[in-house]
Amino acid sequence: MKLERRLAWPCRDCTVRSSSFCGTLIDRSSSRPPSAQNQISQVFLSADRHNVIRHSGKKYLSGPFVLCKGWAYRFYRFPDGRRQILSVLIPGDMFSAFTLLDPHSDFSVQAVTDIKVCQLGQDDIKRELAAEPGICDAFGKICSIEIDEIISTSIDLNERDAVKRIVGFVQRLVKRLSDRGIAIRADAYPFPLSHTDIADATGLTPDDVNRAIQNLRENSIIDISNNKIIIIDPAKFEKHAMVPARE
Amino acid sequence: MKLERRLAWPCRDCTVRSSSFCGTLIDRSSSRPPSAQNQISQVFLSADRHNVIRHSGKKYLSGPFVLCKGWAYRFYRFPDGRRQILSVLIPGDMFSAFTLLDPHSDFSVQAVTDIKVCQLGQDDIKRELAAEPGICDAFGKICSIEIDEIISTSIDLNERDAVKRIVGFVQRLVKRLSDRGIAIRADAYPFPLSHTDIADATGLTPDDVNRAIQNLRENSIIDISNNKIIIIDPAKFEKHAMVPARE
DNA sequence: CGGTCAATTGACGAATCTCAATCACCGTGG
DNA sequence: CCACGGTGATTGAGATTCGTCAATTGACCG
Repeated sequence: MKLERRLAWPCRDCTVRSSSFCGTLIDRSSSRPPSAQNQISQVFLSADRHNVIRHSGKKYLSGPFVLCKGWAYRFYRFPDGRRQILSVLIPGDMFSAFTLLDPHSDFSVQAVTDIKVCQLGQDDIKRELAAEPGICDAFGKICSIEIDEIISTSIDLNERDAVKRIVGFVQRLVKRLSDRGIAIRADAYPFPLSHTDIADATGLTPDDVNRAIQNLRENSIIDISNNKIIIIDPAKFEKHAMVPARE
Repeated sequence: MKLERRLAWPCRDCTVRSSSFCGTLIDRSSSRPPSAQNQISQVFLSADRHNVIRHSGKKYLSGPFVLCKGWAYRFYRFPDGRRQILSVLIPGDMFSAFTLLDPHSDFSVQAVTDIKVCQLGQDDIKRELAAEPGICDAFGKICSIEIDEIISTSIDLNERDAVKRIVGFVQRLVKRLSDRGIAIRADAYPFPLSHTDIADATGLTPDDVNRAIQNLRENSIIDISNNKIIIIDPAKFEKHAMVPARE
């Protein structure tokens, strides 16, 4: 992994600055008079697609990171070789917010595309959290999104039907892309994940992911191919969701 | 649900006081000179077994709670009537720690046995978190345990084998019981969950839970019956775990 | 002594996994 | 420029596991 120790590099031109936690962090703390006291230390790194940039159990890259550019995912690997993808990371995502609550949190991270990441100073963030209530609220929000993602994944895995698992997974991902302004058109988004990736996230086999995606394509709901997803029928797509009912 | 608004009631004799977050909270804040400034407001409530004491989507019982006595679980209900149990609550558990980070977090809670719960003042806890670093660390720890539980559940649901799902679920539960000193003997713990409860937590049918439990009993690994669990062969029990490997 | 609920069991069908083979694409090296 | 090798997508057939359904049993309660 290449290391580029530049202090104020790409944030100026960051496309997700306004919609990510790290944007809030940087903009808030720079709204006060700059001093040594409110700098957030940043180290920028880049990695090629398919590289594992963080291995669970190894501490050489600790602390909170932000994905600046490209796609990646957090995952666990099992003794038998299978993986469980915990969350797909898109530009602006922190991995993981919980690192701040629990320094021992443990997972691997692999690049899907070529990526650029930024390591943030853990103590600097904690200082800002204590000093700025607005940042504290923003932190609570990204924690809540992360928990929601895990719980929803849990619920999807419980849901037996392969097609619905994939629809749920894709829906949450598309919503996050949309919230962060990452889109090709109103109904089309980048989608660099392979069938194997989707399989590891949904607990299916790549074979079945393929069959389910074809099913969705034949039924004119969504089309995932050529590194992008097209929402053919938004109404049908929404309806396929498995939402918990109010008790 | 009956309401018993007594201020310093059962905490004096609480059996899990030393091993729970709320014990830490109460003991820490009372180590300072008592004043109106560092009281934690408490409201005690009791409910009968099988009662739903909190409905997702309804706000009449908001804020963080602690389960003082008995068993319960947090869950979602689906439109088709099935439930997903998010976590089993045992005495000393807070539901949920994340309520503090995300006031909109939303779930239902149902009593398994007759229970007693305690509603804590949200603002009081936040005040203590800011004032006492020790409490802040303890809070990070229970958050981390809660996240771990959700992630492990997710991983178990990905695991296709019914027996292993149940072993994973039971293992984590037994570890939490053990950590909190809730045991009948060294190898036996209370276990008031029905097969249906286990099914809703593991994503199986009650039928299959039954078959899996019998399998485990016939293989002399664990025996779940009569509201208790006996670890027949701790070594075999441990080995059945599905632990993520180090990458 | 009915009535309800949970546990149990068996038979059957449906969904998914496994395995194997083929195809399509892409970057590499000759 | 093209053959080659690797990866991912695709497809088919068969095995396995789990869910569904129906019926029985046993425990507990009023």
